Amino acid sequence: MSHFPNHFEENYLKALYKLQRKEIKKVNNIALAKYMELNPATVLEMVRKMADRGLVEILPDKTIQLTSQGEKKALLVIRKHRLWEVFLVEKLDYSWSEVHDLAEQLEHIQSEDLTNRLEAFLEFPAADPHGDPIPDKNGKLRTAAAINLLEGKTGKTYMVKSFGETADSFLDYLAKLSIRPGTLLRVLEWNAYDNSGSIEINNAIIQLSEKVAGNIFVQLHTT
Amino acid sequence: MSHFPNHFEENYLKALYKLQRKEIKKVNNIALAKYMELNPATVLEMVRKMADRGLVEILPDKTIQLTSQGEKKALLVIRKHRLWEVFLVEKLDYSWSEVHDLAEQLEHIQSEDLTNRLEAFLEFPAADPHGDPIPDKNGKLRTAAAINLLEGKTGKTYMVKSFGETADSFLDYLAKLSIRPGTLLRVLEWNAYDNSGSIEINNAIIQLSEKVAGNIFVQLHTT
DNA sequence: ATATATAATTTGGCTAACCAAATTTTATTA
DNA sequence: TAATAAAATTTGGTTAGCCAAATTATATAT
Ligand SMILES: [Mn+2]
Ligand SMILES: [Mn+2]
Ligand SMILES: [Mn+2]
Ligand SMILES: [Mn+2]
Repeated sequence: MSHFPNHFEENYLKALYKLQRKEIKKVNNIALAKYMELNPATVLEMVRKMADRGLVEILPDKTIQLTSQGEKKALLVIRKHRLWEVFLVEKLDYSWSEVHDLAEQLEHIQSEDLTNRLEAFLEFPAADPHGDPIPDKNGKLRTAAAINLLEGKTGKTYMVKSFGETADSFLDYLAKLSIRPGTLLRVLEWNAYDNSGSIEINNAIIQLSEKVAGNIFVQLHTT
Repeated sequence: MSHFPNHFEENYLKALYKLQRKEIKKVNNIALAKYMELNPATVLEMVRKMADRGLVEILPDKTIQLTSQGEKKALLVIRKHRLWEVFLVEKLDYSWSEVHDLAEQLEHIQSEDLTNRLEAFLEFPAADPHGDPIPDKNGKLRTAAAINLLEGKTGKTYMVKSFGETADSFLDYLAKLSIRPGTLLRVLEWNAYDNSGSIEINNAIIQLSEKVAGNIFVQLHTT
């Protein structure tokens, strides 16, 4: 009987969740192994165990996918991680750049009740010190309210959520720029003269007028 | 490379420290194994490793003894354990009877700095919720001030430390009752009528007058 | 001093999480 | 399509912490 089954499992779950969220590519065994800095044989073995436990599904094309149960568990680990980070910064005066490794230890403490009390003690923070949202006790990540792209901060990446205008001419223009819900936009600069923005999209740089940017609603995107 | 070397080692250290403190008997392999609910072969193996690491000494008569280094480490684990217990009770509103098992997990978090910040955050508590003193950052256990036996609480066990009277008649009387420094006394009841106490000593029950009890100084004894 | 109980130690084995080095698929690309 | 690259899988092996069952050594009691 192993002593720390959860510790390992939780790290695999988190890794899988992180990789999956990038949705750039399907997550395969090699990618997971690389990300976790482990040997592919090791990872394959563990992934199979987790499949038996119903946490993961191995699709016909060998893609590794979290089941809804697995995803929930992953989010509950992330919840713990982020709550502890808040604790470290808010209560123990750590700076936000120091807390990740400590949270990596604390996230494995096993007690739902403790986690919930910690959350209450911290007065239900919405996000961790890095701005990442904290899943609720059911593992639900309530999506942050979308903001106007004009409010986007220089250097940050945002995901397009919706638009504030339905005119065909507007939508056609967006289509021409390949902007649609889900598109990632990085704010490079706001130009003071006309409030237009320099935006990076798919490695290209485009200019958006104030009027256009003001009708694009986005959310902060964290890698 | 094992992932949790400290976790195991710390539990052995703590067990050894606890057993050693009873000082009833020398700690041998069997006793340690029984206390930890492990097989003697397992314990012997580990104890030898810890001897190599300089944490433990195996005396010629096979007694297992913490080295000063080992004792310090044990006390630092106990420090973490008790600080986390204070945190759980003071900040997360747990009752003192619920916190031990959680602290058993939290005591293994590795970060001296975190421990020290936690201590500061809790405003340097002298004792944990069960009244046990908290070692300082050097693993030094400052002995709690002795209290008058009259202040002893019903049900608690105290160790005799010193006396407030040197008259021969007093000391002779104590001798007759087998009370000397180191003796354990359990307060069963304080009798309101004459402030005398019913005290358990070596499985016998004796009565101590207010005058006698008032000249016995004790300290809380924790098993 | 001998029998007997207790403690210490050895031996052989288990499991979980890991790795390196094949080998076998499965994709890509020419 | 044949050659090649990449991914998946298998095989054999390691280590730490654990156990059961022998064996050997040391006490204890008669
Ligand atoms: Mn983090
Ligand atoms: Mn972790
Ligand atoms: Mn405790
Ligand atoms: Mn412990």
